[in-house]
Amino acid sequence: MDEVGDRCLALRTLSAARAVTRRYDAALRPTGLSITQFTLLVAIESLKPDAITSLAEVLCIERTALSRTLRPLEAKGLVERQEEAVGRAKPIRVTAPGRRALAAAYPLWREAQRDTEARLTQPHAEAARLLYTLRAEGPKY
Amino acid sequence: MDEVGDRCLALRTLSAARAVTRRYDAALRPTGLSITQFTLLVAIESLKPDAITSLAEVLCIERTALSRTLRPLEAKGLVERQEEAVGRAKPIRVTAPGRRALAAAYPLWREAQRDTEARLTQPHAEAARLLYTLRAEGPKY
DNA sequence: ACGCTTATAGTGTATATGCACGTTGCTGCG
DNA sequence: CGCAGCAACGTGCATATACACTATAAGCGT
Repeated sequence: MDEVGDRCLALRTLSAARAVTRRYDAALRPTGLSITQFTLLVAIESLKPDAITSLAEVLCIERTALSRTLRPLEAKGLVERQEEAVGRAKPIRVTAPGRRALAAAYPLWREAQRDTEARLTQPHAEAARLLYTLRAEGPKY
Repeated sequence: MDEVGDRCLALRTLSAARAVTRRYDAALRPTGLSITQFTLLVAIESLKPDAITSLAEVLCIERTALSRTLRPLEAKGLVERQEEAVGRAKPIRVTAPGRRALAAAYPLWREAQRDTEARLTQPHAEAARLLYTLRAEGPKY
């Protein structure tokens, strides 16, 4: 079964994710944000999602997992859920402190990004394509 | 900061890992093993590690995290730690039931592997190289 | 023999993730 | 109108992951 260690794309992708996450997390440490939280903040600020469901689809994360991942950010007051909405859906927004945290973290993210891109032995576009392909959920993409 | 959503390798790698993991996990569901547990079993059976530390390095996982990830496998009796060893180090071994579980899961893994490879828009070797590069810890690799 | 250093492992605490399941508000159909 | 069904959300439970810290065993130098 050496095949598994050699070729398994889950093993390789997970290992890569662990290593990459650690590097970005280390870079962002001074800000108190994890890379997961940082990218989540960016996504919310950019998409201004009307429902957690749509955000989950974009990030390719299970909806209920996202619900919980948001909690530390809510607790820190960096995002807020808006109850007043159209019935069931609860829009999500980055707060003013959240935007300040983003601005503070951005330069550190750029450093980590530069360092990680520098490791690539192939063009960034190739890497992006591969990761996007792996990310795709089903035949619909 | 659209740059983050477009280029961040942590975001892309994590998203890919989530999607890929879900597919392999779904395929292995009948066996009661997650893909993480399956690949862990394979690695242990193949490496027969004398210490948890060496296994953690190979898998690019934090040692104390690995310690905990092993617990469900120990609880199910699929692996065992050997106390009698050379002092501090505790070798890890797959048990007979563990080997049976591996044999049962292998065909299901192969299906998931085939399906996932079929999604790749570039040669498997290219994908492997990229993921390996991202996985690398530091300059030593 | 005693203590310093190193190697090996585990715990406390927090976040991240997913599935099965339950809840609640709309919406349309009979 | 009333209920069936769907859409959106949360909880319970389990696993996965990391960092800071602690504990203990070996080995070594004096």
